[in-house]
Amino acid sequence: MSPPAKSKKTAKPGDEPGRKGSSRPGRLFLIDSMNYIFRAYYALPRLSTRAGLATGAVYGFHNMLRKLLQDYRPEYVGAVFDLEGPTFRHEAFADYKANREEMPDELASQLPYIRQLLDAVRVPVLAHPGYEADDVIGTLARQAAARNLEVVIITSDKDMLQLVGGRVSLINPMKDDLLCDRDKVIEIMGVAPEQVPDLLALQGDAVDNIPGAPGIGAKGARELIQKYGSVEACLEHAAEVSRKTYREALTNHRDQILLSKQLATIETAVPVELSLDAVRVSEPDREKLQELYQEMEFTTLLREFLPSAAGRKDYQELASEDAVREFLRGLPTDQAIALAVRSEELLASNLTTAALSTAAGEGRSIPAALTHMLKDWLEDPRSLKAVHDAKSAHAALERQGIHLQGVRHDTLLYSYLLDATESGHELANQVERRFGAKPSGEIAEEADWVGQLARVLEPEMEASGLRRLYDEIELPLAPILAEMEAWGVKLDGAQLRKLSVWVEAEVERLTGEIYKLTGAEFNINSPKQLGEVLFEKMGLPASRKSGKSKSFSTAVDVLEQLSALHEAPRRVLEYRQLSKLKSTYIDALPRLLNPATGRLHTRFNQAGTATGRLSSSNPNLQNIPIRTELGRRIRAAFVAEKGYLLLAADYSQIELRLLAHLSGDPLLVEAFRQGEDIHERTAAAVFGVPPDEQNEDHRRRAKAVNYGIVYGLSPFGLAQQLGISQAEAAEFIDQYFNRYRGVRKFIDSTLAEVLRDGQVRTLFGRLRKIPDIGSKNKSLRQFAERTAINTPIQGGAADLMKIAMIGVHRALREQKSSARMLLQVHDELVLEVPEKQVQQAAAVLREGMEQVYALDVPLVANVSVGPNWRDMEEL
DNA sequence: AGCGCCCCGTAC
DNA sequence: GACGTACGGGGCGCTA
Repeated sequence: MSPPAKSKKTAKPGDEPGRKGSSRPGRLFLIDSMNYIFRAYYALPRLSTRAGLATGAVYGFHNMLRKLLQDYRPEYVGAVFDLEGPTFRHEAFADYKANREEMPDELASQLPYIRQLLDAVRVPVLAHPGYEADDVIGTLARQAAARNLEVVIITSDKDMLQLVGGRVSLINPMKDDLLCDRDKVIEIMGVAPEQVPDLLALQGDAVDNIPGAPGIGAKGARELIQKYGSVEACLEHAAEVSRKTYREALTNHRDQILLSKQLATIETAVPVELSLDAVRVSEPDREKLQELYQEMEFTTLLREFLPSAAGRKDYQELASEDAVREFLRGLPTDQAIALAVRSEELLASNLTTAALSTAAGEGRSIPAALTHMLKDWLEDPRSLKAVHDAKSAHAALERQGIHLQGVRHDTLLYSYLLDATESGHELANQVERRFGAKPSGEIAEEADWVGQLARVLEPEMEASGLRRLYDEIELPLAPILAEMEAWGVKLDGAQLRKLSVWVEAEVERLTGEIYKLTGAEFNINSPKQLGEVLFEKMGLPASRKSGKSKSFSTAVDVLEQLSALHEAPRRVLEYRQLSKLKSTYIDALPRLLNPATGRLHTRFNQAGTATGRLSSSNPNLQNIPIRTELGRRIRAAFVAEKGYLLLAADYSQIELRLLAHLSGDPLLVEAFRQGEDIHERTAAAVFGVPPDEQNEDHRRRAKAVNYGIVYGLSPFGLAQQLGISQAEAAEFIDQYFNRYRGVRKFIDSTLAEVLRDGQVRTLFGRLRKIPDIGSKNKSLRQFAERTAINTPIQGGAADLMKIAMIGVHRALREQKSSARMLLQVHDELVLEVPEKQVQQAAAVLREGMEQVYALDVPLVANVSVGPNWRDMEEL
């Protein structure tokens, strides 16, 4: 089902390091040393010896170097430095780097020790007078690439992205630690590597004091370079640039921009010669290393030199096929084995490392090249496993063509089910909380912790009555979510890019109008500035202040009120709508496209919400617009693959149906059983108007009341929502409870239960702690009451949907359907189906959702089909 | 520069 | 303060 596993033929860490010359040229890592040292110095907490000697930067540099060497096992490494004194850039521009602060003494004093460290680990220092580290790196990278070496530059400096491409890639050790190739540069910067100097020439760089073009920031620079390709082309076409500030910046600062480009361009013809012998990785000088550790008082590191302390922890790598085979033979079959899986992109191939633990304090890691030996065991449903995050484990192994089975414990889901309101279910957090330890990041240790956590959490989960929820809903859902993420959804990026141009023009137009109407030029995106202009400068009436009375509210409802008094607020609302949709969707979504597949891969978080819903991020595909025309145009960019159609089904009023079921309210139940329009029914009940005499407004208000109940409404809230007085709202609510007596009883009994237990449960036993229910703080208590009412309903609906997903997925597989599930949006499922299988899949979907569980009222799913997510026709 | 917070707006 | 659940963008102040 998932994309084909990539070839594993690429060189992997640990491949016979001593080989000479011929077959594979190997990899050269070039470290931008001062860049890293500065970052480490600021990012790490102050560390010092007892005598007060600062050591933080040395420690940081040491760990980075060690991790790099361990993770990637490069054949060649060099640490590149700047030398004292002016460079050719200073000759071109006297102010070059004039902004740069003096190096703090605490950092300067550490440099000799970093040299000492490099000497001890036998990594050579590379530098050349009159040139900066960037230039030396650029030059050596070019030379190495010409000799067929893979080059990896270690830096967080954006300038260096210009060197990426071909055999040259880059790692930012402070950030994701992931390899950055040409595509990634385009993703991050919005321009190709070779255009990076052009980008910086416009945008400038405060750190290096590259002046850039005044008035053009990161965003403007990106747009201009994307449009014209280079600085020179921008200058040539300066006159036709629409935005005034940009146009003027380009025409008035021509020389400065050209100089900036010169400064931002890395020199790749420094007179240095790469010597492979000099940079070849070799074993560290342990004596010198120990000496340094002692001087720096790195006690944990020093311990590695001592004979292993009492053997409390036993982590080892199974480095040979024989070792793995023997270990697998000896695996116990009467217990779940803890498993940690890690997957990373390395030089365009995918490496999956695994580790197993059978007992506390023990762990065996299996290098990526041998992971395939675990296939049979991993795919055996009788071999039970404990993992942390089954979804990720499935995803990682699927990439290697391994279909994980037999997962018994998932410590992420255990933790989530035990307390959904708590954040930080990640392994490290749990280990910290439960065992007061800090995982080092070693994979064998991770497997160990997973095992230990599973042993602690499983009984707790059992005791809390969560077993069935876990077994029948959460655990089976995990691999389905992994699959949905892997498939992704196709997005027509070109369509959005076109839309962007149009919206951009509209935003520009509105900006001008607002400036004119308000008589001020300001940042409309800043609520603070907007508030000042509307309420202080123009003197419009401010209705309320938001937050802690720090600034005026400029929220929709406020601006709507003001629209009656002045034209400007209306324009601001239009501006808001457009720029919101532009920045959040139109411009953001195409950036997240996988260039290889043209598809968007969201991440479904299964352990994120307080109620049991899923959430979606990177991008969030659960809040794609639908209400406005422009919003629907965005939706139309979500398309089906050629030969396929999108098939969607959404539950009709699932939360209100669940409310009917839970409360047993006869009126509500009967209404749903008769298939009546529930909002009409409520309008009749609350306003006393029979259905055939109701207008749209009756229905709208009734709908607000119906949903308000689900949210634990108050007179204030309803009044706010409907723009009526609190007295009227209170009257509606009274009427509602007067007619729907069962609902009142349900709310009362739920609150009583919460008060007694300090928690609520959904229909399927999902639990949410409500600690504030007994609070003396009124607003805290009221909030607790509202969540107590809402959670069984919202959470119950989430449970139903999850069960339906599992059922639909199973049924599709049993019918050998090629339909695939793409998205879940709380009460909606979206599938992608071959045209010819639509009818069959539609039946499965409808059946699966409607018959998911027998409530006292029917569940109804509306099924529709179409070429994109906007143009869907009901089936 | 990076982070966290706020305000605001999108979805269900 | 004032109806539930999410995620994310831009602004902005803080901090290292």
